[in-house]
Amino acid sequence: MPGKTLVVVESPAKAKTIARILGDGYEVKASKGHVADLPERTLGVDLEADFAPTYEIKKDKRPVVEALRKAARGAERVILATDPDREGEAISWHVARLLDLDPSAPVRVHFHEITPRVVREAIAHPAPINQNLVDAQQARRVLDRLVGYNLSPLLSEKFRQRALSAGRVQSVALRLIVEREEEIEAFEPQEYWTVSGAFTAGAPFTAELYSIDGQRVVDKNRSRFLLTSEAETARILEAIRRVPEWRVAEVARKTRRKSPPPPFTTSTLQQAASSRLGWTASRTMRVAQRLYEGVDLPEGTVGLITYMRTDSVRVAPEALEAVRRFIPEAFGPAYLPQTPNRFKSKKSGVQDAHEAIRPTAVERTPERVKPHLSEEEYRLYTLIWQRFVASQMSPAVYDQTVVTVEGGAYRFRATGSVLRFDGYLRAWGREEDEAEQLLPEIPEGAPAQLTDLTPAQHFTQPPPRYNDASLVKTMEELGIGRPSTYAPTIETLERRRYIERQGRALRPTPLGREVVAFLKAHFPRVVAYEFTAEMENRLDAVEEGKVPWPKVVREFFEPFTKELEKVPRKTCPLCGRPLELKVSRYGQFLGCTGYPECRYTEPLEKREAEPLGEPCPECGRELVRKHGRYGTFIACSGYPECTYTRDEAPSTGLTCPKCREGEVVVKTSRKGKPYYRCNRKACDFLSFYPLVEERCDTCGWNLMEKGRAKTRVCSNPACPRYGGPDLSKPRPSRKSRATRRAAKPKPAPAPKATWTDLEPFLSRLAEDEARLARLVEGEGRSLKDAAQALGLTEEAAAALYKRAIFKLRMAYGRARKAGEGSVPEEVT
DNA sequence: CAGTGAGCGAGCTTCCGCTTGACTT
Repeated sequence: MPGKTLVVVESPAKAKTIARILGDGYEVKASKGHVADLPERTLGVDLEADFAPTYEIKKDKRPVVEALRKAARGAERVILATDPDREGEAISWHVARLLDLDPSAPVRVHFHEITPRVVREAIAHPAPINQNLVDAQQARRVLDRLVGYNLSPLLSEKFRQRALSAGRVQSVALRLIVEREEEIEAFEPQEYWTVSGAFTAGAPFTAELYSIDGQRVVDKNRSRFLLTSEAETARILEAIRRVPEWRVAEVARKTRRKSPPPPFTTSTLQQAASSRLGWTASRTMRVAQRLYEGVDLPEGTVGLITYMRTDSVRVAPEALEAVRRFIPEAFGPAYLPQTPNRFKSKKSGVQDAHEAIRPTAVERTPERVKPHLSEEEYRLYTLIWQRFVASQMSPAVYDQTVVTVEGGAYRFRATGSVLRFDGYLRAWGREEDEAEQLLPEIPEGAPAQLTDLTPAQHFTQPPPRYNDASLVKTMEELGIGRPSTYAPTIETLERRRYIERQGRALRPTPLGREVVAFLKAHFPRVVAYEFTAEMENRLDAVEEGKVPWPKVVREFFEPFTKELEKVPRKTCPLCGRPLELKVSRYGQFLGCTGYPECRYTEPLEKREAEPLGEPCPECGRELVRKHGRYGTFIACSGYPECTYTRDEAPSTGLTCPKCREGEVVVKTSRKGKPYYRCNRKACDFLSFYPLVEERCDTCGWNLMEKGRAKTRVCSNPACPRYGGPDLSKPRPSRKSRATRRAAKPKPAPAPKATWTDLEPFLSRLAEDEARLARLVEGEGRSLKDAAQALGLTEEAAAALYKRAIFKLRMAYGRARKAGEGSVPEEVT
């Protein structure tokens, strides 16, 4: 089809809409976000060459790029219409590169709204890609990479735990949560008292003690108090009771107007869904995504809301007109303000690529679409619809009355508030804490009688823990994170076990607190609350073309490198060089930076074996408690020479009825259920019901108590009185593949390897390992002696020796298995 | 309704930001 134009946007849903608007002659395709990025596995930034980044096609976007390439080949021209912001500009730039387009040619258009008028207008005026905007994005991307990929492995190393992480956004979010917890812990509740008085002035009413001698009892910020003890309050109560005359000093009436809130952004949507529905940020976004992508209605599949990742409160003129037509019809003319309500985005960092979150058609009321929605879709759509309609309605109007009663130095105050016109609340509803209070008609200047006094004790409350809503709100205020990352960031903190949920509250774990303490001590700039704002200022300079982007990165990176160097590292016990985090196919470990000259390693999550002071029944050496994949167990400290192990399980105190040697112990199954087993490895006695002392009349084995009725049945599967499950057929085990493979060949009892057997494999070892092995095993020198000869501490030599012998045995064992005795050639 | 396990190791799992599906359980 000749003369077609390919238009590239980010979202597939948007692509559909725009395709409908542009009609024939256009093919609209979605990039589905970024298509190229820094490589995941390496830094991808050349520190020697002005931070030159290496980009590659994102793994999951290969098909997307292929489809774009194919479409571009068949098109006469290509228009890049990704979102009109910094990231969108970068996406266009990457797409241009991948499609061999000239970025300085007029290939780029910006759709600020998805309405026919605006889209057609925009597409008629393409411009070159704005390289300054792209460069700002590159600076942002590279900086985040440098921070994240340097700090994360450092944390794993420091805390000896796998897969820890740190970053410009997540670490500051974590810091907020940690510091709030510290505030709560340091909080000392302050006692204060209030006094209410029952008065009559024609009619009865209640008023609160407001001031004494002109001084407020509770100050405006609710942080300073006049009455702080019971004794003091009692004294004041006495004095108040002695006041001879009370008078209604003032009756102030005024009307108070409360304006509607703006329509939703991502952040405020998450906040409202959290407080009104109790949802997490992630759940809210998941449901919103479905509403956006489209729901099956009788008239077809329709996207019910505008895009849900936005920081703007802007509303398209068409939508504004529609809602202004809708409001008087639905609620009456009084609910429509004369002129449309206008809202300003309060933060300066707003990128305004999308509109506010609103229904795509206000006529689709929640009730009308309810039959086609799931319960949670309906609830969220209702929230979005109500908020949008409310945002263009009239203010609510309250009649407020403040009555002041005066006697001597004391003033009491009663406040009445009555909703006179509900305005936008008709759509949005009232907040729960908004209670109405009615006051009777009270004439100003009238005498009043005090009939009763009631003191009340209070304590100031610590600040509340963050929840999804308040954390997202604070992050937005600090400019940390973006609409697309608020929810994923919280999830990351949870996944790393930095925080935990307690109901809706977010609490730091001890690990989270330690990580923050470490980062504050060594990288104060990175975790400073202002860091992102400062970065954004510098990025603005890049966008204005005033500063080259590598300069901005360098300004940050140079001091950062110094901070990195100052962090104390663990040192190698063999050569003294620093250890660092390494990765093998088994996972992460600590290895010497002197590799390959020094081959020292140690496991990352090192768990010391715990001596038990009990001899091994097989070799007499001490038993230790070790940690394995499936929990703790008891093993001989002579491993690998002695392979004795047994389970650490509480004993029932009963001798095994089968072998009459071991004890029956209680073990816990993988599913957490108890079962009973002989503690001797060689014995396979097994019962799934609790054993009792009573013996079976037929065979003499112990009976067991079966089921809730505790029926006593025999535990011997061969006995006619046996009452357990069928154990004759072994169930298919769910072992890992590795274990299964290892279990298959019957392990032939290997003769103990001699030095002659082992010596041929010395070349497999590191030099120092080989020398040590030769000295001890070959020449029969003591470990102490050998350590001295090699200039090692005894401890280091012991570790090295253990490793050396093990390696030799393994190599020998493998060779035996492979060639049955013949020594194979060198394999490395 | 169970059965194990440790050591080793030298590449991979960590950043923020943009956007949707997809191995099967």
